[in-house]
Parts: sequence; structure tokens; C-alpha cells
Amino acid sequence: MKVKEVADLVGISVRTLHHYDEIGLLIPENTTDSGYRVYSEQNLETLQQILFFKELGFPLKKIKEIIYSPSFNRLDALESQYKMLLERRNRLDKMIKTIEKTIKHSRGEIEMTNKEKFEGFNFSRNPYEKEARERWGNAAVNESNARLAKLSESEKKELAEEFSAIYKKLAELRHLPADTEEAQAAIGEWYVLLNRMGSYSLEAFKNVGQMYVNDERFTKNIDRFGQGLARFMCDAMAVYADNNK
Amino acid sequence: MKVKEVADLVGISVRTLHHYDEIGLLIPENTTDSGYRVYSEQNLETLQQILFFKELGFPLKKIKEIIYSPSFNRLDALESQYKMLLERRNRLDKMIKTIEKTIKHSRGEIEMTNKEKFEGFNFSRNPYEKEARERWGNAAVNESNARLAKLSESEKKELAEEFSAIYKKLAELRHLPADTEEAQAAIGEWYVLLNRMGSYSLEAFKNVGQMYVNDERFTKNIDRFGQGLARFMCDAMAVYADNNK
DNA sequence: ATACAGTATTACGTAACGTGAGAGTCAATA
DNA sequence: TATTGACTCTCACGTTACGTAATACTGTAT
Repeated sequence: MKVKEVADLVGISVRTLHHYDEIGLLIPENTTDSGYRVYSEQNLETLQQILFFKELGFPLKKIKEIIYSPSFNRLDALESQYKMLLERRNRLDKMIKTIEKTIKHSRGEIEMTNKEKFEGFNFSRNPYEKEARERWGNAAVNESNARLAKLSESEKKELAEEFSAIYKKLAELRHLPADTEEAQAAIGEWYVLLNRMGSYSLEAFKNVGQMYVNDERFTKNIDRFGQGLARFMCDAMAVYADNNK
Repeated sequence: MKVKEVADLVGISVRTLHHYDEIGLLIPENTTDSGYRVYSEQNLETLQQILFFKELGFPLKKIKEIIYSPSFNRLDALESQYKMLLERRNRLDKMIKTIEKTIKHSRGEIEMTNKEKFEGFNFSRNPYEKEARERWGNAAVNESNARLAKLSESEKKELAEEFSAIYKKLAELRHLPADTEEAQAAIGEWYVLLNRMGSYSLEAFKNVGQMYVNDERFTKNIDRFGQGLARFMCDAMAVYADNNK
């Protein structure tokens, strides 16, 4: 299928398809000798998934990260998207209730507080950011765990020692501000080590840092090396990610 | 109410409020001596209306036109917005049905055509553009009619003669292409005359031209001066609007 | 006086295309 | 074969609606 056929079938513009190709979000499986894009069945399925995310307010960059993450599972994603779409409908239902009331209010039939007038209103950029982070923010972590499971005992031991060494180093530095050169050098090593295990984008790295303080299991585990280490690492990882964008 | 209070109540950013003030979409009723914006109850009601339109995908520029048109009626608008929100929910319902089916398809439980995979998908920029044009595209026409009703008989007669004169002139030119200098000069006079009656933005002018061919009553009335005059005027008005943007 | 939260303006940057231009491709038709 | 009209490509500027950051002022509680 070429661009017009896809665009008409799907309800988007040709320009959108071009754009998605440019940014690597949806790359046609083939091109003709003349350079025409040819989309496959698989491309259409990916496009459907992209558009569900788009409907939910996800930025394209984030959609790309999610879909092309090694641990992406289509059925899992569909099920999560389904839940989020139901939530979206609930929110719309609330807005509809609000406008019904507003019409009555406008006719002088009922009274309404200011709060009621905006019930169901949510114009944040990506209302599902939190859910998404919880659902897909762990992708790199999951990948790491998968790789870890495949290592031999001696390899695991060696890796554990590397982990310990960096934890200890970071523990010694934890009283410094998170944005110092020393702290950042050490956290850079942490970034490299993590990326030997999984594919951590800078954003994912930052999210993982957040997980260290939000998830008690991580906090507990990390703070064994020094009280407050999890907090320190979280901060340093955020600075690292922001400084290296 | 100041910006933070409004932003928190409504679920938008302070920056959005600034922006709306800048573009003249929502101008706070008062400002403090220090220059702080102070929003009134009336401002909140307008904001609510703005946000319903925003939810429906209307561009801010269009929202501004609608809301500040002299013939804008709040209750009428709420009722139309209500209908459009219901339509939006229907569309979302369709998308939810589609994802339900897609999940089953993914599990191998059912088959699905490509068309079915995109049932309910509509990513056009403003899905309600047509409804809006029909509903509010007539604003200037309504205003004209209101003014006309207030004229004395002699004023009406004089105006009718002016109208006839221009119709006749245009009828003579109707065999020319719509974009010729002569045609455009005459249609310019038509624009001026209409704007003595109501507030026709260029876009509204273009919409009205479209109405001449879409609405049989107009077509019939205008074509009395010459077969095909409505079509010709519609085309010329579109060219005029586009060339004078 | 200080600190902190809130507020203003200015202004550049971002995301996601829309739009237009100019040129090539393809298939039907004369 | 030439023509026509629909389709396609790339390039690139423009648009929309803010997000973000900087700098400075304001207001209130301690």
C-alpha cells in the first residue's frame, strides 16, 4: 500500500506518514525503484498502535521509545491502551455531565460552584504520563533482568562486584551536591554499567533514578551502602540526564 | 481570582492563561496595581466555553471568532457543544470497540480487515469543522439580517437597489474567470457592501460564498440575475478572501 | 529584614505537522 | 508516441500553542 491508500484508510494525512518515516517512527517496509513508500501489513499494525498512543496524548518521541524498546509486547500494550482509553472515556463522560449541568445552570434551573463548572477538565499534555511511566518506564530494567538471568554464576559474581564497587564509590561521594564533577563522573560510570545490561535512554536513566526513591525495595537495597544513597543517586542521575541531552 | 488559583481550579497552566490574554482570547476583567491579572466570574464562564471548544479540537483563532462574534449566544453554543461532545464520545466508543477486537485478533480469536482495524480513527485537525461552519458560519449573516430588520422602509428600498446594482454588475461579469481584475473589483464592492451590514471576516466572507451554492434558496435567489451567478460569486469570493489574507 | 511563594514580562525553543513549490512517476487515453 | 491527470517525492518555510528559563517585582509570614 502506498501513501494515499494508507492515509485514506486510516484517517491521517500523507504528510503525517512522511513525517513518521523521517523520524523513524514508522518506516515503510519497502520502497519502489522510483522511491515510493510501500507499507506492509506489519506497518499497518504498528501504525494502529501508534495512533492509539496518539489518541491518548503521548508525544511521538515517547511512542517511538515504547514501541521500539526490546521488551515491547504488543498484546500487553494493547491491553494497557485499552484501559487508558476506557479512562479517557470516563473523563469525557464527566465533561459531558458538566456541560449538561452548565446548560441547566444557564437556564437558571440549578446552581453550580466554580469547581463543578470544571469537573472532568484535564488539559495536561499527556494525562497518562504516570501510568505510562509505571507501565513502560521499567522496560530497560526488565531487559537488564532478562540479561542477568542468562549470565553464568561466575559472570554474575563478577558483575555483582562491579556493581558493589560503584555503589561504594557513590556512597563516598553522596555528601557532595549531585551536580559536582566527581559525582557526575561516578554516575556516568553507573550509566555505562547499566547500559551494558540494557538499553537505557537518558530519559529512562532518569526514570530509573526516580524509581530508586519511589520504590522502597530499591531504596532499602541501595541505602545499605550508605544512608541516603538512593536519594543522592536519583538526584545525580537526573542531573546527568539533563546535562547530556 | 489570580492566575494560580484559576490554573489549579481549571486544570490548565499559568502560561496558558498568559497566552490567552496575549492573544485576546481571555482578557482578565481587572488587574491589580502591581499588574497582577484578576479573573472574574464572567471570565471563568468564558474560559469554560473556550475549553469545551478546545476539547473539541477548535483552533484558538476560530474559538475567538466564534465567542466574540456579535451574534454569539451562550446557551445556543452550549447546546451545540453538547451535541458535539456526544459525537466525540461516540467516536471514542468506536475506537474502544476497535481495540477490543484488536486484542481478540492479537490472540488469534477472530479475523479483522484492515478497514476494521481503523474503525473510529479520525485525526483530522478539527473534526467538527463542518458542523461549526454550518452552525457559526452564519454569524455575520444573522447580524446582517438583524440590522436589516431595523431599517426603515425607505432605507430598505435604497439598500435593495444597491444590492440589485451589484448583482447586475456581477451577472455581466460572470462569464469571466473568477480571478480576473474586473471580477475581483466587483466582488470587492460586494465585500464592502456586506460589511456595512455585518462583520464579515475574510473567512466568513468565503464561507458565505460557499453557502450561495450549498443552500438552494440562495442559489435560486441569486441566479435570478443570471444563470450560474451564485457559482461565479462563490468562486470569486473565495479568490478574494485568499488574495487578501 | 528575610524567606518563600506568587506574579509579571520577555523571548527562545519545541512538537507536529500544514502548505507550497518544483520535479518525477504511472496509467489511461487520444 | 504524446498528453493528461492523479499520485509521489524532497525540500523547506510557516503555523499553532504553548513549555521553559531568566530576571525582576510583589505579598505575606516569621
